[in-house]
Amino acid sequence: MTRQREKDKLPIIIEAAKVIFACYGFHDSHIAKIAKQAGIAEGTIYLYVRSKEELMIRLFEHQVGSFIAALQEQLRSIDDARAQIRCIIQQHLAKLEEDPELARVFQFELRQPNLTIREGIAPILRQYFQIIEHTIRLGQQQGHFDPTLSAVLVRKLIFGGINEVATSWVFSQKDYSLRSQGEPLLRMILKGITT
Amino acid sequence: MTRQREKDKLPIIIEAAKVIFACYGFHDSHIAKIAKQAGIAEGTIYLYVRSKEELMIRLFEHQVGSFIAALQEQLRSIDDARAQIRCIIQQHLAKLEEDPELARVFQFELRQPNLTIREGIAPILRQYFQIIEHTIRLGQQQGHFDPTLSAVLVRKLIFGGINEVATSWVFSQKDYSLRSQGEPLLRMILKGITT
Amino acid sequence: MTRQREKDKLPIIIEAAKVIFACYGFHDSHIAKIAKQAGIAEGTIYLYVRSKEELMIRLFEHQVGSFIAALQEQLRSIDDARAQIRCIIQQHLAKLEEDPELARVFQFELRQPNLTIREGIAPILRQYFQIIEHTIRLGQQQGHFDPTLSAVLVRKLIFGGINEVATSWVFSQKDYSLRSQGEPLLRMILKGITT
Amino acid sequence: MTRQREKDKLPIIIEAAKVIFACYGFHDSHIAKIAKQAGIAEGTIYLYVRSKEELMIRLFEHQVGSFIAALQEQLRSIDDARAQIRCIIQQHLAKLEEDPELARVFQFELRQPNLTIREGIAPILRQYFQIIEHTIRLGQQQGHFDPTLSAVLVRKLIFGGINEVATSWVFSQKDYSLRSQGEPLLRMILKGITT
DNA sequence: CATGAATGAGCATTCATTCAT
DNA sequence: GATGAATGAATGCTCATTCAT
Repeated sequence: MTRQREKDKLPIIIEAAKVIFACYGFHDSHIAKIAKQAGIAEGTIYLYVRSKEELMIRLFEHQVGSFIAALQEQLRSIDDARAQIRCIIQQHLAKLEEDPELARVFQFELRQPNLTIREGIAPILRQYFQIIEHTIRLGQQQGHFDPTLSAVLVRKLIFGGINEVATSWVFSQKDYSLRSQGEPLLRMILKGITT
Repeated sequence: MTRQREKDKLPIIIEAAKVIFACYGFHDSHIAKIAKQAGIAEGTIYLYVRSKEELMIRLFEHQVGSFIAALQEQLRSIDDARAQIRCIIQQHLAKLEEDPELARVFQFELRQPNLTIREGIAPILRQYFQIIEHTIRLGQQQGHFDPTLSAVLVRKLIFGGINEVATSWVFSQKDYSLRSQGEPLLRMILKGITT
Repeated sequence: MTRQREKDKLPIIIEAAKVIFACYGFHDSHIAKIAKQAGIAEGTIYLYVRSKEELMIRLFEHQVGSFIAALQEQLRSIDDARAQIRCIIQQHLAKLEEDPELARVFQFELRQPNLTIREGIAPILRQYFQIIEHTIRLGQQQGHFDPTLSAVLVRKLIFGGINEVATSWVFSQKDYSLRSQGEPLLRMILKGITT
Repeated sequence: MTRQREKDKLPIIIEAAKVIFACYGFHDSHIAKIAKQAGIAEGTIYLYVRSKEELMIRLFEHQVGSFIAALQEQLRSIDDARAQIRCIIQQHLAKLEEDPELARVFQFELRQPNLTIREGIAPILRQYFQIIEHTIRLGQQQGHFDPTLSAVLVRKLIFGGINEVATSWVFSQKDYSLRSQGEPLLRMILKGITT
């Protein structure tokens, strides 16, 4: 019984939550279903998480957190801001296409009326936004992007565009590649913000 | 308590639903609250609407429907597709800024996990999408927009961009004008899709 | 506008109630359905009847009342108590077979847990019971029936028997004649109570 | 408030349901009342039973089921069909007199307009009917009962008679013994069906 | 007399969370 | 730590009845 074992059910729970949230949405995802999916008792979930809301937040933290870490790792080896933008769009779409359940949860619950969830998710999302905005400012410094543009607004266009493309795909028959939308999307955006 | 005989309380109910949905989100908007807001009895709502879900759908139909009608009217007098895009973005943002409660509902519930609502809303949204796509194709015919671009993808960028800008504003302190974001957003988009 | 017209919707209402009660049972027979069946407004029913319960009672009074009146008329011309018993059983079964909707209501609601209905129905039923018991006592005086038998108990056997036969028929496919059960039933009963 | 861990509260729930159903009838027996009577929470009932209807059916199964089992045990040691009929009538009346609450429920709900309940109860009732009919056919084989009589019809007379006697008692002041009605009832019936 | 829109108390059922084991 | 039976507050919807017209 190593100490690490104590907490090793959390990933299982989060994974189960992802599957169930993706399938039913937050409100129709009952703790009983998630517990069953995880192969554990309902009460056990509450040893790792304070509430259903926190479970959703933890899921975001876990998934988006690791995505951001990997993304930053990749961006570090890219100098050109234009290439960085390409990387961001590609990785974002690839991640969702790879994990359609995550995609469903992300597109469904990104804009939660539920304040607790919204506020729990916000910091993670903000982190991602800052990465994008940072890249944009870098591009402006490099002289690639129009320096008069607001980095925040550009980020909104980029994130909004990716998001809409992803949402359409999630609700579609998925008979086309999500990734393949990245390049034409990128072209429009780059052209739109180039000096 | 006063028994009114107006015979059409639907607009009152929809207006009340908008206020309550905006404030609490769909799931925490109880029929009792909506009825109270409308100044009528709970049962009365069910004389006009089959269910809470239908109420949400009716709200969309009503609000987005009239927006679309007015928008189409305006577009008819505009020849240049670029000016049409400007009009769409401006009207969209203006509408939401004018009616912040509608804005909240729209940004909250646009992507519903609830299948009934999602499917009820879909046709109205699709109508709006087609207007945008139609304008894009017009611009391509007019030689203003890159004819190799997919009109659907361009629409996703435009709608996604508007949407993200609006969402940020809804969740913000609203200490800035939403409308004012239209012009710089438009500039990027037009530049991005120009031949 | 003759004075009699004032009350002429009651039979229509009662007839409609019979149809609906037969189809759905008392609790699932909504006033709205009955009103629709009667071709009148819901509120109109309350001009003739104080409550849904009273409607049920009125239905019993009306139907069983006229049945009893006709029965008594016939019994008056029959001297032999055995023939009277035959007449009662035959008429009872014939009435239900003639009017299957009445049969359903009668067999469903005869034993109501609802106190108001039960007490409203009781006097009518008691009247019928007394006719049967009177016939039995007559038969005992005529020397046909065992004088040591309790007339009340014999009535219970007769009414219970008829009732069970009728109930089975109501719940069956009705691919056999209810009336035809009268004669063999009668034979058993008469044999059972003969001196 | 005390959290019990008996793991099988079904008998407690059924017993409580019997009391409440007897007192108020099915429709006016609210789950809250039954839960209170059982000393448990409302939700707990639904851990054992799917719906209020099922609760009624389970009550029948439980009570009539055990009655039938005991009855069959007794009948096995009786050879003469006439004595078997006596046994059936006596046991039936004794059971209801012993447990007046069961008697009320039985007499109230035996003929349910509610289809779900009616169909749920039917198989159990049918089982009882077959026992009676089987005894009648035995008596016909033994030469005691008129072989030209339909066993089904005889059963209807017997069950109908018992039922009416029981119903009267249930609705009466109960100032007389129900059991005591068995012997005179039996005498009439036996006489009525004897060869 | 007739109407039918409006009322609002009423209720079965659900489900996140707890806690004795 | 793990369990899952028990809890009970919470809520959408129904429908008998009323009453302004």
